[in-house]
Amino acid sequence: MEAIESAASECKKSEIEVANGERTMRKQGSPSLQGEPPGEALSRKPITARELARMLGVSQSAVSRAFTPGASIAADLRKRILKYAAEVDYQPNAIASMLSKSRTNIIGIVVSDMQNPFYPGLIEKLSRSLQRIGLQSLLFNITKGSNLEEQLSALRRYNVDAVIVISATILSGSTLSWATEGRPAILINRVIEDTNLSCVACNNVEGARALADHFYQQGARRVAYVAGLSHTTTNRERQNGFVTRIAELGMTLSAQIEGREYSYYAGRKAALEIAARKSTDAIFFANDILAIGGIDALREEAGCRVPDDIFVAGFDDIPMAGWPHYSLTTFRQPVDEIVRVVVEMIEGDTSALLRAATVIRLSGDLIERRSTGVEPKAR
Amino acid sequence: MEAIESAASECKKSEIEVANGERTMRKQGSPSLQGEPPGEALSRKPITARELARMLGVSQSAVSRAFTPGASIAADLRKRILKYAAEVDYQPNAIASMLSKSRTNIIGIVVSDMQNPFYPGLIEKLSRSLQRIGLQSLLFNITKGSNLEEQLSALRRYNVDAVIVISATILSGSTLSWATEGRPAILINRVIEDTNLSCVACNNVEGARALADHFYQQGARRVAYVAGLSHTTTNRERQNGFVTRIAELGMTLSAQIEGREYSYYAGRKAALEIAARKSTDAIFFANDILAIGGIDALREEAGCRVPDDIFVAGFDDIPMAGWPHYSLTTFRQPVDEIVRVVVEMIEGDTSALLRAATVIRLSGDLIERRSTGVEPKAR
DNA sequence: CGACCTGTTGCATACGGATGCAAATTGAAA
DNA sequence: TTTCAATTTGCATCCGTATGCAACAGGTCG
Repeated sequence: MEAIESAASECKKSEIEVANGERTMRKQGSPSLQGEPPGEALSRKPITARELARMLGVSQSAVSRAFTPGASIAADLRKRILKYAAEVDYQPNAIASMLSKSRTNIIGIVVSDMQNPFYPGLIEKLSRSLQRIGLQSLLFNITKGSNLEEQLSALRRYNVDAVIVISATILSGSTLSWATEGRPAILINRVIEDTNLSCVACNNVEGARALADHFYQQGARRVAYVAGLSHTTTNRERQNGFVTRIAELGMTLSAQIEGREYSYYAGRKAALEIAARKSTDAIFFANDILAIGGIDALREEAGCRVPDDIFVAGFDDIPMAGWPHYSLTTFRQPVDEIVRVVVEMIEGDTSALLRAATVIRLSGDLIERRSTGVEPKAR
Repeated sequence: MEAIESAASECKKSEIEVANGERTMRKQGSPSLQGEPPGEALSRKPITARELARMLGVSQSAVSRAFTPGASIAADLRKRILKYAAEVDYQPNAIASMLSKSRTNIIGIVVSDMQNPFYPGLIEKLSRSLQRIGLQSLLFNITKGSNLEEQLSALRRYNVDAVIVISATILSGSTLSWATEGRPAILINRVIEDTNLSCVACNNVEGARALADHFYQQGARRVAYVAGLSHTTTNRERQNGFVTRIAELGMTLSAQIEGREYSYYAGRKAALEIAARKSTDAIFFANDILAIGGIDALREEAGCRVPDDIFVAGFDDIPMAGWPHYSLTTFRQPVDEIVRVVVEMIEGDTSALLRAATVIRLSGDLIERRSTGVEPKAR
């Protein structure tokens, strides 16, 4: 439990007040450091395995083995070492361990867009799952436009054990291959042909078809598609799946808006274009953020009622899609499943990932909500 | 430019189809690897400085120096080494470098909540700024509840150069001190007394007061406060600043809702409680997500018009606050400035951070929008 | 009682670069 | 031409842990 700080307490530290670029600085002296529990020297440098070993009169190897599960060491010796290690607060230096084992326990996570709420959620779950099995996440936030190879060069030098790419956009296959050279790599929600990269993705075609079916069942006949980033695989699959299915059902594709980005404002803009033509019963947006922008624009600018005048559906099922105000029908990506599969792939024989690039498709769920005229069961 | 994949292409890879837990697997053989440009052996292990040196007939030290800015080495030798290194695709092994320099160039970023859109934005900017100066971000996504020390033990073993804590909640000062032991640590938007931790925060009191003033100017006299997590410093400061200022202005505090979380639904709930009493002109929510939930609930459940019947303001200025549908008056946190200051602190003499825990307060800006009856200039 | 096997332990070295120090080279000053 | 300083370069060693190998201990079996 965290201590509740007194609400009335004034800030006692001297502060650096900054206002509009001007700043006045004052610093406070360092608070006294309390000594280590076992009266050890309060040097800032952590203790090493050798020192620990010498103190105990054993070899450094023994210490190493004590911390290595399955190593050849007597149970009582191990216990003695671990106990003493805990007392003097010794922990094996991960860096040194990486060097000798040539395994870092670090997974590189390449991201390019944290604005779409779908990604932070995914990253959060992913990094937590990885942590749970002792892997850390090194974040590579790449910026569109500037030199990608330069941005990813660190990815190579840091010897990450594997790379997970969450960026739906950017990054050509060749750049990625270069960056991950010799390392297992997994793309999430992105499929690249002709590389030795594995992919885990939602079955976008299935989802798009399910939404087309749903529109049909709800009575829509003239439907529109609003693209995200046109050339991304996710967009293409959703688009193809949707367009194909509505053709099968004999529905009319009343409009199809090309997209330059997955964003709220792009959704608004597309929705207004479609509404202006007054020939559409239902719009399928390539993802939820677009759809949410679309709903707002339809209701507030186009004067349409959703769902009374027009249906709207998205894709992903981000938290906002469930908000009562939007209550957006969407196709839920199986985030937990995606995370599970990715972690399994990494946990398993990683070298196998290199030998055979695997593509895994996961099924999602159609989530019916008010934006297509369905009264949802719960929030 | 990225190649545009043909929209009609079928997925040619064999796939692992997964539906509802059942899966069928087939793998494809690995694509042929093209050899390295300079005809080097296509072994997966990267070349080392020693090998490179031997090939060039120089010492390993020379190679190391060629890659070390400011090292004592002749310009032409350096050029020759770098040129050849580029040819054989040599890059210094970061792990080995860490071990000998005892500097990792890795910054630990501790987060606990990526749901609030404010944080992903901050993390994104932060990690990009760090990358720009050659620092990588190791993400520690801590989970409420479970053993924090265990979750943060990696933070110690990985010898990160510094720690940035973005979690507004969780984490007692003592746990943090333990985790960052001997390392510079910077808290963002959180002030902890009596530790050697530095803090960079928005001037919450100033912001809350500004919003109180704004309410007053707009004609509100009976105002309410909706707390986020009650015991967090951000909440306390905003609450105190606001309550104090409205007292100074002679306004009435018509309601004050305690909070258990910073979330959309908490905002809805609080708004409904306040609306039920029908005695409030304006509500200040501890952050934007709460406020946005509040607006939705007021409009859709309580039947109030915002801003006609009641004003609403938030804090942070997340992207959604600017959306036309919400057009939320809020106090913008100086994110860029925060990032700049944090990076400067880390870039500068980091050991100074340890000696003197510094607190920096940055000013934000009042953003007036329609939720308090102001017509904003632009989107 | 000796050969043998299993289970422990320590020794020595590897992992890949960084760096203090001394040797070597160059240039300049005397 | 000689001497001294400045600049380069290489050698050796260190960073802290992991691990192959040999040595050794204790116990079993014949």
